[in-house]
Amino acid sequence: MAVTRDEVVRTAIRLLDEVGLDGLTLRRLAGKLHISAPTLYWHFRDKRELLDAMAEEMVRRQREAEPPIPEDWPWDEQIAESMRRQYRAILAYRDGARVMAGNRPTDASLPVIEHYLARWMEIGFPAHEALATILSMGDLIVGAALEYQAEMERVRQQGKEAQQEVWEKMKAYPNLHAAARQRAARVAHDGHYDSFEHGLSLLIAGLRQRHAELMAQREMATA
Amino acid sequence: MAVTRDEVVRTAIRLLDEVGLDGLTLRRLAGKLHISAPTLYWHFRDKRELLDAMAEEMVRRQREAEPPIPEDWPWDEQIAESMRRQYRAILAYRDGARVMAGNRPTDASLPVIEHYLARWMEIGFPAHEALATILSMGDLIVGAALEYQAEMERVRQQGKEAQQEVWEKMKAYPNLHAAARQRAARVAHDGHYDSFEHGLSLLIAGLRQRHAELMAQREMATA
DNA sequence: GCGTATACTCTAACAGTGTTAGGGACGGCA
DNA sequence: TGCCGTCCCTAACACTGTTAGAGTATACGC
Repeated sequence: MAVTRDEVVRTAIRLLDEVGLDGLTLRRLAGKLHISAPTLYWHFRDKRELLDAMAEEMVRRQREAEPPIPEDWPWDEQIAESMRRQYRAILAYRDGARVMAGNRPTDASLPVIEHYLARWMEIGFPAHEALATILSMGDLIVGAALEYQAEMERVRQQGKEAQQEVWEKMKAYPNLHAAARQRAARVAHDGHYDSFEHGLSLLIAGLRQRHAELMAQREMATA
Repeated sequence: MAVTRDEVVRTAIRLLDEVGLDGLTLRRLAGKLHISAPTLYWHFRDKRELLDAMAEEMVRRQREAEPPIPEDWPWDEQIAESMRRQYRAILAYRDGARVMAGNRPTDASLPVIEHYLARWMEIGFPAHEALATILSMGDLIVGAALEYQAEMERVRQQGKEAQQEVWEKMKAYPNLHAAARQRAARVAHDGHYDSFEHGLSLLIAGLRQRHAELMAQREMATA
C-alpha cells in the first residue's frame, strides 16, 4: 500500500509524457499516486531531486534496453553509435532534454565516462583531450535534443498555422528558402532526417583527423 | 516619465545579471522601474515575449559591439570566429543560455543565416548541408553554454564544498581523475580553457575535410 | 475651451506553484 | 506496554504569472 520512491519516479515519468515538464506539478503527480502533495517531500527533499531521479532512471532504462555496442567495431563507429543512443534516449521522453539539461551530473554516468576514457586513451588520445571530446559530444547532444523538442512543443501548442507563417517569412531570403525546401524534401524522403546526424558526422570526421594527426606525431617521435 | 518598452528590456537584462533567471520576477522588475507588475502587460503580452525581446537585444548588442569579421580571412577561420562570438555573446549574461534556448527563433537571425548560407554555397557546400551545419553549430554553442552556466550557478549556490565532494568521488575512477587533473592544470595555465573551444576545433576540422571531399567530387565531375 | 481618444498606469484579485509546520496512524521491536 | 521509524495527512505560507476594470494625463480635432 505504501508508495515507494521508485514508484513515484516511474509515474512521474509517465506523467511527464502526458503533460510535459511545465504541466508536471507536484499536486498532479500526487493525485496520480492517490497521495497528498506534501507527502512527496518524504520521498524527495526537492522537486529538483525528483527531476534528477527521473533523469537517472531515463538513462538507466536506455542502457538496459539496448545490447552493448560490439567491442570489435571500429572505434569511430562505436563512438557514433553511443552518441546516437544517448540522443535517442533523450528524445524518447517528452521534454527529456530540458529534464536532463537542468540536471546535475549524475553519479551513474561516471563509470560510463571512465570506460570510454580508457578506451580512447588506449587508442592514442591524451586523457584531457578525450575528456574534452566527451563533454563536447554531450553538449551537441543536449543542444540538438533541446532545439528539436522545443520545436515539437511549439507545434503542439500553436498548431501548424504559425509554421506556415515562418515559411512565409523565409520567402524574403532565397538561399534560406531553397535550403529549407531541400531539407523538407529529405525529411519527407528519409523519414526523420534531422541536423543532429549531420553534426555528429562532422564531429566524428574531425575526431578521425585528429587521431591521424596524433598517430603521425607518435610515429615521428619513435622514429 | 513614461516607461518605454526598450527601457523595460534594458533593466530586465540588468536585473537578470543581478538575480539570475529564476529570480527575474515581474514584480521585482516592475519594482526596479517604479511601476506595478500588471503594468508590464501593457508593454508585453507575456513573460515569454519579454524574454524573447531580451534575447534579441542581447544578440543585437553583441553584433554591434564587435567589428565585422574580415571578408578576406579563410572561410574556416571566419566560421570559427563567428561561432566564438555567438558563444561569448551568450556567456556575457548570467543564465544567457537558458534565456536563448527557451527562445523562439528570432526574425533578426534570418538575415544573418541568409548571409552565411550564401557564403558557404559560394564555397561549394550544397544549400541543405550548409543549413544543417549552421544548425548543428548553434546546437553545440547552446549546449556548451548551457552546461557551462549551469555549473556556474551550481558553484554560486552551494559554494565550493560540493565541488570538493565531486573530486572526492572521482578518485574511484583513475582515468577520469587523471583527465580532470590535466584539465584543471590547463585552466590554471590558459585562464579560461573550456571544452567549447575543443568541440569547435573538431567541428571545423570535420567541415574542412567535408569541403575537400566536395571539391574532389567536383573535379571528378568536370574532368 | 470642450470633448475625446490614446498612452500609460493603478489596485484588487485569482488560480496555481513549491514548500513548511505540525501532527496523526500504523507497524515492528524492546 | 512503550517507543521509534515509516508513511501519510490538513492547513497554511509566500510566492508566481496573469486578468478585470478603473483611472489619469497628455495630444488632438472641433
